[in-house]
Amino acid sequence: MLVPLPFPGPLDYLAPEPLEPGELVSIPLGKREVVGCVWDKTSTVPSDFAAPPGREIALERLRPVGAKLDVRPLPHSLRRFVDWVAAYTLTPPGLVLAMATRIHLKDAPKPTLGWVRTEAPEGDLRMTPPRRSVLNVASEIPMSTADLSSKSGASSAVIRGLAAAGLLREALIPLIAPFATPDPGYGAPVLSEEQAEAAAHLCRPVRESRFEVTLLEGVTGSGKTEVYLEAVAACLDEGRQVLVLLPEIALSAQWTDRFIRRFGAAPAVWHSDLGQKLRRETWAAISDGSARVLVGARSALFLPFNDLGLVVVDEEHESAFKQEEGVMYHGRDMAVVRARLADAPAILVSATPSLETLANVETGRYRHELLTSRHGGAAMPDVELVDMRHDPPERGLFLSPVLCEAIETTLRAQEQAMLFLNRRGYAPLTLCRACGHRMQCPNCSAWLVEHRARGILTCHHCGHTERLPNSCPECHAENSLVPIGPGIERITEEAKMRFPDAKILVMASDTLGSPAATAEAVRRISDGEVNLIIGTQIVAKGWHFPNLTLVGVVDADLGLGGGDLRAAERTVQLLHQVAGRAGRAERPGRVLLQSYVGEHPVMTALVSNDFQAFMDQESAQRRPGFWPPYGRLAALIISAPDGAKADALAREIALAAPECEGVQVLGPAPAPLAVLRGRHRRRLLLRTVRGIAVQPLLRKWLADIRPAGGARVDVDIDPISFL
DNA sequence: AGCACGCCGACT
DNA sequence: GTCGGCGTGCTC
Repeated sequence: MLVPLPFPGPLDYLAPEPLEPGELVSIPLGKREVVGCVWDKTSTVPSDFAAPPGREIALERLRPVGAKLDVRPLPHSLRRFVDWVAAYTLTPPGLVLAMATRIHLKDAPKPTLGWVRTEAPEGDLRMTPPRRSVLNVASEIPMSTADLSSKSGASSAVIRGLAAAGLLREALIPLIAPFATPDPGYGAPVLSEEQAEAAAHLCRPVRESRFEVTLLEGVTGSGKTEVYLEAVAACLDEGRQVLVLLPEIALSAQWTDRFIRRFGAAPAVWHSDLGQKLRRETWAAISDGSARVLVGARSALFLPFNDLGLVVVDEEHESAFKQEEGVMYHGRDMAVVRARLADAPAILVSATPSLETLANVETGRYRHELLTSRHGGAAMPDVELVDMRHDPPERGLFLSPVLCEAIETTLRAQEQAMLFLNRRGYAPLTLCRACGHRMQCPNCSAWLVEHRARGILTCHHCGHTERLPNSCPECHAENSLVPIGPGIERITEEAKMRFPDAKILVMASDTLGSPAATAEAVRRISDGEVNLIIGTQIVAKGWHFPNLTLVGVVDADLGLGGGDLRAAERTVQLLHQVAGRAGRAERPGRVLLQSYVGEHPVMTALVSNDFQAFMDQESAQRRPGFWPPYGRLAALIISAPDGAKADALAREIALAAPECEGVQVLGPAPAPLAVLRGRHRRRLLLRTVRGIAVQPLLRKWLADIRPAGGARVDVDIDPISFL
């Protein structure tokens, strides 16, 4: 019996009656009741994960299971997936199971009885006005007595009478608002020859229920979505379910619109801030198969699909697919595993695929479909560099004369312009001019970011917030604190000054709280209510803004610092994605990159629109040192309430480090955010050549390590963020 | 994750 | 003398 708690493996219970694997039951644990899932007898949990032999509980001490929950058993493919993720990420399987059962299964409402209209003829029954009224209201959808009587104005006696006459029949009122069935024949698009060919290749493994991974690569605007929706259509046609993963929930509204246009019905949606009721309904509808297509965030991988026939990962290169807390898994990679365990094909979609995926294409593990032309004949935008060394903005400002002029021209032509800066707030650093003191977070090794609109300084890592002081907390000089560097608030201020007539819209994750607010902002842009958009990361997503012809990247160098393995790759992907917002309709797009390092390969790749060369170079840099994807990485994050404890534990772990061919341990070193939320962090990196299983190595390494005094070790397999 | 057990500081 | 802090350990 697996319980959603961090035990090393399943627990044993007495079952008064036989239970099937996957069944969910209420079970006693200590003083409380928890949900348990009947786990397979031949558990796929690796043997070094299960309890050692001889520690089994004596039969007479076993406690009996409680009542079965009124839900379907977790399907076999999900159970195997839970085991797989647990073993891969070195997480106790119960915590992985928790992601599949976290919905409040226990207090699920009981279905109640209602009335439906039967096929029976009215016969010689006296059709009084109240009776007629009830029959008019009743339908094949069950309604409760109270509902029926209030809608018809007749009393419950009338309903009882009609039931006795056989004209109404009792039926369970479904708890689930039924999910509409998408129609694969509705709104089928006309595909170009290139698109049609790619679609045909994507449909084949769907028809054959065969696991196969395909990278669907295509320039922004090449109609990738239309193409993979054909595979979705094929899967619907086969009567199986589809899972589509998006990196961010903000995208789900636009995706849903697109889906409705193609299939005439909405998909089920899954993300972390779904209301509890809808959450439960969606879970049940996936479980019983009535929801056929679900679009969601990575946590949707743990839904109990009973007949999964296709998995799609859109924007597969996005680092947002990586879960960085709790169970640390990469949504894209686990999606491939989920598909394999369900014998379903997977499609990874991107305009700028990750080096990981490209490497898999190169070795032949993944197939490759390439769309080379922009849909409807739109041209790729023209990307130009603004060399900030030769063409700097005025002192204290951040928009160069070239960029300002381009914005002027664009606005005058009644077109839309966008300024992109991947940094929230007013300024990333606040400094005392008198003594040089920097405003720092008390809990993290990070600067406090000024948010001028709210008059505060805040830490983007832990949420610590304080009022912006009038005097320096260090030297008490009055009005000496100055903002250093730009955030989008500051760019907005500058834009308002430069372009007083522009209708400005700011898009940032903290100003757009909900997907609905995001959808509204997108609508205002599409409808031309604004003409200058200023935004962070969020504007880079796959939006379609037909009248947007100019994109200005305020600081193209921003992502390059920090010593992150993937800094350059990520910057190229992000900036290419942003650039792709320009010129998606008939008017050509123009992109200006403000940079101080114009000769950097990232800038060269963006200007020449040659990503193959960039990726080749990136690959050549990583291959010799066995950096991913040509080797494997695991990070050990050691954290403790104080630095000394963290150092001591890090040293202890380093001393026990495995020594063998093809394995290298780097560190310990202070983790890049050496203090985070008041915890002092050190990091060790394990790097191995391909073909070495890092999990057994790590389990053995850490088996005898007993962190004490509030210290802990977190393992991050395939780390992607180096923060 | 809860929840109890347990071993050291400030209260009636 | 006790109340209670949360560090450590157990739950089939």
